[in-house]
Amino acid sequence: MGGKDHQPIQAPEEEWIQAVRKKLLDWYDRNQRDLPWRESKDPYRVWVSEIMLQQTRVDTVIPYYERFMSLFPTPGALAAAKEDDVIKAWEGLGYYSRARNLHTAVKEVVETYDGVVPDDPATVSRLKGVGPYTTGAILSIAYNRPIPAVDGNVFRVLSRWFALWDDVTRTSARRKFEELDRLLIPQDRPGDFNQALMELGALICTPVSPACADCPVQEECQAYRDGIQAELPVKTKSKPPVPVRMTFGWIRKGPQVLLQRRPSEGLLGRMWGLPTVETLPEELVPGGTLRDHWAGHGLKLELGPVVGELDHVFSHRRWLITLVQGLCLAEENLPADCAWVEEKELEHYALPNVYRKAVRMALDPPQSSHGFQQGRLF
DNA sequence: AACCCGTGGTA
DNA sequence: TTACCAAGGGT
Repeated sequence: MGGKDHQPIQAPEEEWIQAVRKKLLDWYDRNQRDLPWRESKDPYRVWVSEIMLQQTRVDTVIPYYERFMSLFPTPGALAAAKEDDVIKAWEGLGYYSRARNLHTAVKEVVETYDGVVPDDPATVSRLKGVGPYTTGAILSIAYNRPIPAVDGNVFRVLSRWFALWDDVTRTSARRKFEELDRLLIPQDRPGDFNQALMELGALICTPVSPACADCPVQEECQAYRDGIQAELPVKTKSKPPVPVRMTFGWIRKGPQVLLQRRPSEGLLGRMWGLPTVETLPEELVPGGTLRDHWAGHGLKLELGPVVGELDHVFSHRRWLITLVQGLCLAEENLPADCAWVEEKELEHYALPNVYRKAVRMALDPPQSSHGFQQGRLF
């Protein structure tokens, strides 16, 4: 179309830029939140916080960050840790490949860069799990380098300030917003400026009903002048998660419960969980056998009653889960990806929340579950 | 470019 | 209940 959504950035007047910088930084100095990762500018601490904050709320991250930093206070400590311990510290945060990539990248920093996070954007951006945003965040906050860090907040704030109609979900938008950020970012306080943009987006320039009355740069906001705050930023709607029927097994052998490691690729890859099959619950009637579903695993299982149902939504998939009890009748050889675990030992395994919820349900079954048969057979 | 990868809060 | 979304990155 060639509408104004693809117009090149028109550089603002230098005087205007100076004024906006001062207003935003003054506001940030007075209103920034007291967050644990702001206690120092240690590049490692900044790095860990930025990885945890990817697609994750500040309030959710805080307790994880505190725990993670006391477990792994330095790059050396994290590099020396076992992967299972790192994943355990990440348990419940989601997007578990973030933890594995961070672990891999920190080991590389320890081995290749003597434990010092490189002060160079090209080198940092090559580390696993560090993309364009995180590169800019680490370099600007920890090393005072004037490099853009465009996240969802910055997309929102800048699209409103300058009334930009670019679809921010498209790759081309990132380059444009980074160029704009580059024009605005001050040489003396680049890290504070980037954080101020994000803080403004988090506290004032919110996605829904922004607090324009309290905004330090209201006078400079084109969207506010035009009354179009609610229309920006433009984002392509994401597809709803695809529903999938799943069955979890709560399989007992005496005091033990069966756990299974998930396949290395795909959703919850390599995480521990209850034995899981993608199947219709009708095939798993009480008294039936699960042997067909775990054929070749050397286990002979008999199904018990349905414990209950769970509805768990991931970013692109939705599991409609039936939790069934089972009994191990015979075991020839335990599959390599399976383990018998005492109930009290379950807490030592890193289980994604969907499995934690199922374990909770198995240990404390609902009294009524949509008319399903209930009670513990075994 | 399109799709994949978790979870919890909120309207 | 659905829909959106929160300091994104990998493939």
